[in-house]
Amino acid sequence: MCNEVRVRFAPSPTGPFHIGGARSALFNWLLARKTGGKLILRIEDTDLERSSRESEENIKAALKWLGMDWDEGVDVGGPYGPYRQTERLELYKKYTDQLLAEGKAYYCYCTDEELEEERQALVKEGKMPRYMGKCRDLTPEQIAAYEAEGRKPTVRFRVPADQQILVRDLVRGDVVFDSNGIGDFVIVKSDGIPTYNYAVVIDDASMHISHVIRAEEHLSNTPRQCLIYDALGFEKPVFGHISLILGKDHTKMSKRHGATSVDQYRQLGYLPAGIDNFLALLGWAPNSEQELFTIEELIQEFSMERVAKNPAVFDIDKLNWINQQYMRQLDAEAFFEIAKPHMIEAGYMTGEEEGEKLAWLKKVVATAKDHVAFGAQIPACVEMYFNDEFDFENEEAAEVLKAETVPTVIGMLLEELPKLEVLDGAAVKGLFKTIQKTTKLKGKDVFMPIRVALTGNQHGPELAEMVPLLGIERTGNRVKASLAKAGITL
RNA sequence: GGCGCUAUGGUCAAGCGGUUAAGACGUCGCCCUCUCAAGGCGAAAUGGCGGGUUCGAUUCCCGCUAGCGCUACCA
Repeated sequence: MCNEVRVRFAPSPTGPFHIGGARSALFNWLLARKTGGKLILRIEDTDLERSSRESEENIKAALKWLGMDWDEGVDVGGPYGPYRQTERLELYKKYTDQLLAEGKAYYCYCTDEELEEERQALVKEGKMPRYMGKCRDLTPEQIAAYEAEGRKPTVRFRVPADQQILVRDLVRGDVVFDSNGIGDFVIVKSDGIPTYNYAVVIDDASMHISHVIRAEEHLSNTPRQCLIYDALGFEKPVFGHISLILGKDHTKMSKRHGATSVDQYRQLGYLPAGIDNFLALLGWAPNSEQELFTIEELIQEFSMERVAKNPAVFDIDKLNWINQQYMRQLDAEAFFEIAKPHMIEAGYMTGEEEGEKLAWLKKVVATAKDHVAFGAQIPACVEMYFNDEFDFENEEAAEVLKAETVPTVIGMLLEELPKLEVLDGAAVKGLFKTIQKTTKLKGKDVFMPIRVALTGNQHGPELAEMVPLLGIERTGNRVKASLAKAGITL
């Protein structure tokens, strides 16, 4: 083949699309785009029990959402299809027959029970539990007997003894394995479906994959695959095993660590650009101090040479920070679209609004823009615009209203507010300044009582931003209600 | 148990024999400010442990330890 870079992403459609899978996909995609090569999307669905079309669709949707596309593979086709393993059974069979004929593989009639027994016995002796080759040299008579019993055989690969297997790995360097540590492994299950370690070789070879970039968990399986490459006379690709993504407790990411699937992050209102940026920085570092990268910049900067060997802990705080940077870059319209599903879920809008009401919602949502890391945080951030009935957050807040000067301040506010010609931030700010000047009070003594009376809280967005959005009437009502609750009379 | 990979601050990490050991997230402090957030400034690591090689090691080698992975008719 030529020197074209051909990489692949080959997920198993067996559940939610994991964030670690997304990172593998991203590295492959970046490498393909960087080099002008091709990315192939292949579906490894040989686990009939757990694979589902729904899961495959979910993976493809997630990849697209993250901004990744593929040049060959399911849906788009290509010269080396089909791209779903269950649709390539004939191809595998052809090679299996060849291996069988050459004596490089053999039928194994052992049952699960027999295998388990053998394993237990070995463990008891303190030996390595592995298949000892019981069916390696069955006579035709024995085979006939098993067949007569109705036993369905698996096909095992005959692992040669005393062989040093070299795996050339882009990120780990050369790794050597001893074939004596590998038992004859199953390449075709009793139902005729090939196993992962077998199908992956035939597929990668027949699809002319030049670089196999995948998660580190596959490194120990690679010598098995190399054996098959050799047995079939295939040329081996270059491997690149990228480290695993760990949870906060340094164990493999699982549900216990919070959201682990791409879809969950999408639903929480994270941005694809944020996820991509974060994932790229997990196990890869640029040759600069830059932290924020557009997808184009990632393509520009990416290189396998700068991929780290050590496993990386998934740090949600960093993801949040990165995503927040992208949230802030959004224009008002895009931000509102992100907010919408969460606002609807919170019951703050229906999605049917139009005209003035919609315009008001947009303004309200816009106030959250610089303050949230992801979409799901938006409702809590604008909660005070929707809840006129509130309690003081604590005793301290209630205490603020007991100050001597409060009636004067609030009184002035209630009197002057309706007189404003235009109700906007500048006007409200001006009014506050006037109150401050006439009462000769410190800013805090003016703002804090108003804030507490208006929201019940001592914290929150800028008052000058809130009042215009609340309007004169609601501002008045809320303030009066709070004073009454605190037992203050004007 | 065997084999393999990995090991720089809480986290992501730069560094590829001689550096004041970058930068970012997070944390803490200060400034700004009605508050929170944002923003600005600043603080905190002697490099898992023990040997070796070298004039000199975080950087190279070995051992130990730890974490993870593989050892499936799961991928």
